[in-house]
Amino acid sequence: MTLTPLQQEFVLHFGEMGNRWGINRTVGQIYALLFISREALNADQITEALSISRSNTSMGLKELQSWKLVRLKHYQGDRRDYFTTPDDLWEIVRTLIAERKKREIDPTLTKLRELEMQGPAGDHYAEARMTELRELIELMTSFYDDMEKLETERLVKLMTLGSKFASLIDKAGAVMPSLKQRS
Amino acid sequence: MTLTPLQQEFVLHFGEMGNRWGINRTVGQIYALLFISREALNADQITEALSISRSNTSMGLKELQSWKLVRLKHYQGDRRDYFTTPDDLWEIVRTLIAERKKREIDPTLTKLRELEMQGPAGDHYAEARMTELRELIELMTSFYDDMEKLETERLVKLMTLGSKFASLIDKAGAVMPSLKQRS
DNA sequence: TATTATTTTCAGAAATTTCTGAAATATATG
DNA sequence: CATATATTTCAGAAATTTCTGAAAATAATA
Repeated sequence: MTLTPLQQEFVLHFGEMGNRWGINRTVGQIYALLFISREALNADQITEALSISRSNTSMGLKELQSWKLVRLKHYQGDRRDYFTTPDDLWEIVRTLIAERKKREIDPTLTKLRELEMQGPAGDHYAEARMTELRELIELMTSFYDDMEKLETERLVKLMTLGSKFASLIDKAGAVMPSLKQRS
Repeated sequence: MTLTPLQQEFVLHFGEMGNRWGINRTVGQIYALLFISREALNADQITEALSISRSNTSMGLKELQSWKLVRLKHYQGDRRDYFTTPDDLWEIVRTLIAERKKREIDPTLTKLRELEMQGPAGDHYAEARMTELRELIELMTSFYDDMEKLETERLVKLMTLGSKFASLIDKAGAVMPSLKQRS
C-alpha cells in the first residue's frame, strides 16, 4: 500500500488536526486513510501505508472503535479484521458530535449537579454562576437531543433555510416563560 | 486568596476537562477561577489561588486572551492587569464556539479547497470523498453563520421549541434542490 | 535618570503522551 | 496437539507538552 500524493497530503493534514481534536496524530491519520479508501483495510495495510508500528496501529484502531467511528468487515477465507468508515458522512458527523458531547460536556453537567447537591456553601456568586452554567448546558443538551432525532433530510433542510431561519423562529408559538433568557 | 471547597472542586474539574478541550490544565483552571469570581483578579491572585508559578499564570492568561475568553480591567491607582470573564454566559459560549470552529474546522476547509484546486489526480474515490466532506463542512458552516447572527432571545426560543421543532422545518418553503442531501 | 513594580520570555526540568519492539495472548488450521 | 496466523498488551524509549525559575523587557514613579 503506497499512498498517492493526494492521499498522502490528506492523511498528513488529519494527523496534524488530530491534536486539536483531542485525538493523537496516528488516530487522525488512520481515520483519514480509512475515510478515503474505497475498500476496507486491515491493520497491516494501515501500518504499511502510514509507516508506523503494528502495535501503534492496533492501539489507534482500538481508540477509533471506542469512538464508534469505524466499522469491522470480514472476507471469506481471510480471518483478519478489515476496517472502514461508514459510507454516510452524516452518520460519521452524528457519531463524532455524540461522542464529543459525551466526553466534553456530560462530565461537566454531572459535576455541576453533584456540586449543587452538596447544598449551599454560602458562596453566593460562585453558586449562581454554576447554576447558570448548568441551566445553559441543559438547554443546549435538550436542543441537541431534538436535532439528533431529525432525519438527515430535515436536518439538511434546516441548514439551508438561510434568511428564512430567523423569521421561522418568530412564527413558532410562545415558549414556556420559565425557560426564557435571564437578564 | 484561598479557595472555598466548592471553588476548589470546580476549578480542579475544569483543569481536568482542559485536556479534552484542547487547552491545558492550568488554562482550564484559570478560566474556571475567573468564571466563578465576582471580582476581577490579577495575575498574582491567580498564581496564589492555584498554587502555580507566576510565569505559568502569565502564559495561561496569554492563551486565554488568544481565545478572546477574558476581559481586562483596571482600577484607579493600580497599574496591574485584572482579568474577568464576560458576565453574559451566552457571549462566552459564542466565543468558544467561534474559536473552536476557527481552529478545528476552518483549516480543514481550507486544505480541502486547496487539494481540489490542484485538479483531478485520477483518484476518483478519494476525490469524491473529499468533495463530499467539503460540501458538508460548507453547509454546516453556513448554518453556523445563520445561528451566529441570531440574538440570544431567538436562540433560546429556538432551543426550547422541543417537539414543535421538526414540524416547523416542514412548514418552511422548499429549498434549492442543488443543496439537497446526496443519496 | 535611577528605582520600583509588573509582565513576559525562555532555557531547561518535570510531567505526560505517544510510539515501538518484544512478548503474551488468542484463534484457526493441518 | 503442534504450528501458523492475527491481534493485543505493555515496559520502556522517544517525542512532546507543560511548568518553573531566573533573567529580560516594559512601564510607571520618584
